[in-house]
Amino acid sequence: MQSFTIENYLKKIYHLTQRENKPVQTNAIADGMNTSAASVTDMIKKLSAKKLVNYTKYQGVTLTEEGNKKAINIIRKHRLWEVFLVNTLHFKWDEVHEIADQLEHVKSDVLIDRLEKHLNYPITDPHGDLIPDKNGLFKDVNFKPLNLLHQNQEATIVGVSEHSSSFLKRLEELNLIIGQKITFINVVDFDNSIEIKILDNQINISKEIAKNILITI
Amino acid sequence: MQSFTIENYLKKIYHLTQRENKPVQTNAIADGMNTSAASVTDMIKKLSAKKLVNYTKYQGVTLTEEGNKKAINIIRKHRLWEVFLVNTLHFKWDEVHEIADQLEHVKSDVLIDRLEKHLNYPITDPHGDLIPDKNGLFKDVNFKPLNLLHQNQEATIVGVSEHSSSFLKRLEELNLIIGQKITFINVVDFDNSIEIKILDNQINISKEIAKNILITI
DNA sequence: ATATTTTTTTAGATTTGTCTAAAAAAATAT
DNA sequence: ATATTTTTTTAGACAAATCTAAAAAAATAT
Ligand SMILES: [Mn+2]
Ligand SMILES: [Mn+2]
Ligand SMILES: [Mn+2]
Ligand SMILES: [Mn+2]
Repeated sequence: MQSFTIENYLKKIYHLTQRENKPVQTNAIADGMNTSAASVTDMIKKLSAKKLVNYTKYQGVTLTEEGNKKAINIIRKHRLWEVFLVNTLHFKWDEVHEIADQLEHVKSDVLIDRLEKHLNYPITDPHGDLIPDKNGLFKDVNFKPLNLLHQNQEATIVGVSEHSSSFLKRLEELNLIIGQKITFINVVDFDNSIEIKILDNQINISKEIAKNILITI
Repeated sequence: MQSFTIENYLKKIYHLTQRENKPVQTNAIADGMNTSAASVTDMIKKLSAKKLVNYTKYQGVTLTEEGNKKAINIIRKHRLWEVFLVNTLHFKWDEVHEIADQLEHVKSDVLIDRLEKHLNYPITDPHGDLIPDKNGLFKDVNFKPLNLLHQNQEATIVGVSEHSSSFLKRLEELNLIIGQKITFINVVDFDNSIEIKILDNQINISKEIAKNILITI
């Protein structure tokens, strides 16, 4: 019963591991899950007993192969549902995350197969995040933050690394949406903001925004 | 947390009330939910405290207006998801119930609105069960069991009152699917089985089957 | 009217996931 | 090297949903 609590822990540990490649600390999980460190310790012990994480007291956790596989599968489901919500039900990209957080826990492999087929085997979700295949494999791509471009380099927006609704809405206002072509002009010394050309206009965006936009050249 | 336990109780009480129009007994719920009578008594008290059921000890329960509304909303969601699974993802009608039992608990009114629109405002689910509208109102229809037809009456299959996979699969084998036109021939005295004409063939079906097929004239 | 059977409720436990407060360990600063 | 701060764990409790066994009430049979 209630197996989606475990699923949410695995997902959180997975994402925290991606960011920094070392054992995830109890407090980091607690923060990310809006719960207490004590609760996390309790849960870690359960996950460890189920062989879903490697755990030694005071040393943080890493996912076992089994735990990793489970986490990736949930992420796969989450992202496919997001594609469904945007492509089939016409939600906007800033409206789908919370609903997908519920849908990702529905258990039925054949459902996900059919959904994937219906969506025509998408490679990325509405935010440009890669959708792992049935075996948990991610396609190899070359996405990097917009702020790492050089003068006069052209690039195409392919994703975002921040998913808050306010950020996504702001991007839409600026036409900084997936598929959009942009040209890097220069960095403004004073505040590190960035000038870019988009749809024949030159605009200025903060470094904060720039580094959360992923592009490919 | 875990509000779908409550939702499942409400749904079960709703369905049991439909069958016999009187307070639902503890044991009936326990049977239907595969749980113990003691657990049901516990839960009934909680539902009663939340004013979702009317309860007096030893007298069974009925849904309050609030409880009824909630139950109907879950049924609405269940049936819309079943339509989605059959129409959009091409599942067969005997494959969708268990998945819909999970999907029905996803919380998002706008999701259901969009789903309903995507499905083109269906009136019935894949089993011919009516889909209540947003206000919980059911369309008024005139469905009755096939076994109540008279000699030579023509009718169209519009639903089923039994949802087991084995029953649905059997119906499909016999071409007894929704939309199919049939003609009632006669009842066989010996075993109360029924002769019908379907697609220019005459076939015999048991009374058990006949009474679980809903038709309209 | 009494006895028997069936149904329902209570009593007391258990499991899951959570909490706060206190103790222990590890990391950091002086 | 010691003291201070931060992080993590333990101890003990709680709410939700479940269980079994026993008691109580209601229904049924004689
Ligand atoms: Mn998301
Ligand atoms: Mn996403
Ligand atoms: Mn169903
Ligand atoms: Mn149905």
